[in-house]
Amino acid sequence: MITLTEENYIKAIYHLSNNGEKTVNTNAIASAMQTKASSVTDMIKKLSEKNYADYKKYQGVTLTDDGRRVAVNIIRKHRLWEVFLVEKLNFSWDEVHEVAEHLEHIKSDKLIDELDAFLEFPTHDPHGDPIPDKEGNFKHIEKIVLAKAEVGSTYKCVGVDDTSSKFLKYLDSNHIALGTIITVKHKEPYDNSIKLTLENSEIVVSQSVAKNLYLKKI
Amino acid sequence: MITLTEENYIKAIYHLSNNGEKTVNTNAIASAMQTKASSVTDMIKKLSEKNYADYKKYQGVTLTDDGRRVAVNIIRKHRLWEVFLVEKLNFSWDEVHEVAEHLEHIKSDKLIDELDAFLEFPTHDPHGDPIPDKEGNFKHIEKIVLAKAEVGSTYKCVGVDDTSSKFLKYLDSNHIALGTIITVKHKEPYDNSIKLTLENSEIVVSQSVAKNLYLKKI
DNA sequence: AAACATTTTTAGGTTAGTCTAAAAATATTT
DNA sequence: AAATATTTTTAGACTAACCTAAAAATGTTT
Repeated sequence: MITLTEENYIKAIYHLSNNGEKTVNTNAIASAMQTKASSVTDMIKKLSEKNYADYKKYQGVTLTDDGRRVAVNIIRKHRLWEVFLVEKLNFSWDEVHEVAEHLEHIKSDKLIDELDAFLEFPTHDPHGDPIPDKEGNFKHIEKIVLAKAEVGSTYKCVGVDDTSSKFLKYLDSNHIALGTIITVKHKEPYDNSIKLTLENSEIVVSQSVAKNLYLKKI
Repeated sequence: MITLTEENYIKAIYHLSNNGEKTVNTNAIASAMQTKASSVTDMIKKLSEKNYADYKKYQGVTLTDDGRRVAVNIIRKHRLWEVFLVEKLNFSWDEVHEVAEHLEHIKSDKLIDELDAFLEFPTHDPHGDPIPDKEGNFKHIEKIVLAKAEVGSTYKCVGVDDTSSKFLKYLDSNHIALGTIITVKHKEPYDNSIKLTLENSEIVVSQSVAKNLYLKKI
């Protein structure tokens, strides 16, 4: 049996390791989990014993295949619930995260398979992040960050990096949502701000916005 | 803050006290919660300190208004999730309980209000039990138990007492569901079995079935 | 490479919820 | 009402997840 806390640590390690690629150090986990390094040491020892992680003292931690499987399954559940909340229960994309953090821990294969079907097998969540299928495979789409888009080209908005409520509300107020079509008009070298046109408006966004918005060429 | 375990104890006490009417003794809670009497004593002390329960040593426990409010809210969530599982996710009425036991603890007013609206404000769960509204009011329907129904009268099936998988599957296999119309044909004094006609069949049910099926005269 | 800074681990303690075993209170029988 | 049975509580321990403070290992300067 895996506890709720173990699941949350595994998820944190997965994200911090760039989906299981790099080793993660103790302090990084501590700050992600809002806890102390000593607590993290205790937990990674436990995860290691249970074979969810590989760990050598002072050398950081990586997930095992088992650990990665657990992480991907939680992410699948999290993102499916987010779709449900937005599409069926009128949540906005900045409201879903907290509730999905709890729903993701409900353990029932039937529940999640039926939810997946009910939502018609969505491939991406409300922030544009891919939803792994039952086998853990992600549907990857090639996307570029607005900061690196070409002047003169037209793109579709397909995702965000920063999912904070502040940023998402900023996008809402500027009528940018997933699927919005934008054309890059001008890059200002002075402050790296970018001028772009939307369906029927023209706006200028700062560099920090441009670094957090993902696009796909169309 | 209320913990998951506290919520489960409060719910158990609520049910055992006949919706908050009677005082409940320690052993009854212990067996409902599958734990030991000593653990129950610890917990009811805590619930008492937090003002969810009134407790005098050796005299059993009752819920306070606060405690009852908590219990009714959990029951509301439980039953709404049950409706969701059956109506939207193809669960059968004998499969919903376990998953709903977990979903009922998710804390989000918006979630549950929106779910309620999404389901079009159902008044009863898949077993015929009433769903309290936001203010905690139950929609009561007068129902009688099949064992006490009159020979010759026609009824609609509106609920079950026993919600065990075994009983519900028995009903399924005999084509009895909520809403099914039945007519009582004969009561056999020898073993208290009852002969009844359904839409297009005639069956005999035992006393134990007759004591667990609720009807409404039509 | 020695000195200093940082990171990580260990040691020992806390809390929530559980347990067993024994003691105390209440209930039932004779 | 005394004896016995049952129920409930107390006392003392356990585990998971956390903490602080100190020790140990690793990294970075100079």
